[in-house]
Amino acid sequence: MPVVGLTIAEAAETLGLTSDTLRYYEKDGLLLRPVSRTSSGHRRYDEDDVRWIVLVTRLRATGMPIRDVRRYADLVRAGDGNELQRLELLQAHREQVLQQLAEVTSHLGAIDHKIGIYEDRLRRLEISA
Amino acid sequence: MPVVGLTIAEAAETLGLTSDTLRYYEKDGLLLRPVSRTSSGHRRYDEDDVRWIVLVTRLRATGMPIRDVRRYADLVRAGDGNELQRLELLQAHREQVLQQLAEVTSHLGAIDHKIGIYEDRLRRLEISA
DNA sequence: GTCACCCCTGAAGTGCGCTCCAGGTCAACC
DNA sequence: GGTTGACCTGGAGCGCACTTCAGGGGTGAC
Repeated sequence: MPVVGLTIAEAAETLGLTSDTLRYYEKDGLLLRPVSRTSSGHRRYDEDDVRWIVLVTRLRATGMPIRDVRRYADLVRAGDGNELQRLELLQAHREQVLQQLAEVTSHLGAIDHKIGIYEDRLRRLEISA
Repeated sequence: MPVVGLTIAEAAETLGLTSDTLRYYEKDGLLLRPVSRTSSGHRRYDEDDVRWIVLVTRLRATGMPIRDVRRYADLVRAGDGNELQRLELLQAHREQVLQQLAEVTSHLGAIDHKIGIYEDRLRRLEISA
């Protein structure tokens, strides 16, 4: 029996997640298929598993809700023929992310301005001290 | 008795929040002082209140946790003498936001790449159809 | 063979940030 | 003076995304 793939702890380490999160994602339908198991029932993550979960973490890290990641996984799992739906889902997400980036950037500008004011005030206090 | 300031509903409308959220922020110590009241106990938001809450929404919209907003409000409420602490809090937040922006942007790049692949695939299907 | 360690499951718990609810007050309008 | 509607309070409830727990294997090192 060849040793193939990563244990859950190794996969978690590789992906920057916890083992608990990996089990949770699997149970919640975010993976394309159940992760394969050793004879004793322990999970083994192969390259495809890891590649897919990297995508999942990217979607999550850009703010896609779990339920949308699951919808995307459902589409991919369904196989060929729904590429347009997948594309639309990703494009909609992209628009959301861009809007979010613009909003955060603009708010950050205002906060930066406030930081500048404090810096000035403190510089002046320093000089007059 | 002059009519001064906005009702909670008006303030909520102006700020893009709900009345419930405004009450919650006040109860949770995010405001600099209790909002003033009419003789019948209804809140009235003046310009200073609104200005402060705009800042709160900016901090929140850039991902600052409620508890940190409260810490910042505590510092401002304490008055002069802690400008350095306020500055440090804002600067730390700024760094977090920049890091977050960079991370999201990078993940978005990978997602864009995937979108490009689907677009190509669909274009080819269209042509061959 | 026993100890330590990693893994398994289903289910309950947690932290965050609101959001909703019940029951009540008040002012204005018909 | 009755009804409407905006507001009040304390407290419960909710959705999300995990995280922890209880109870139970399997396996390799000594």
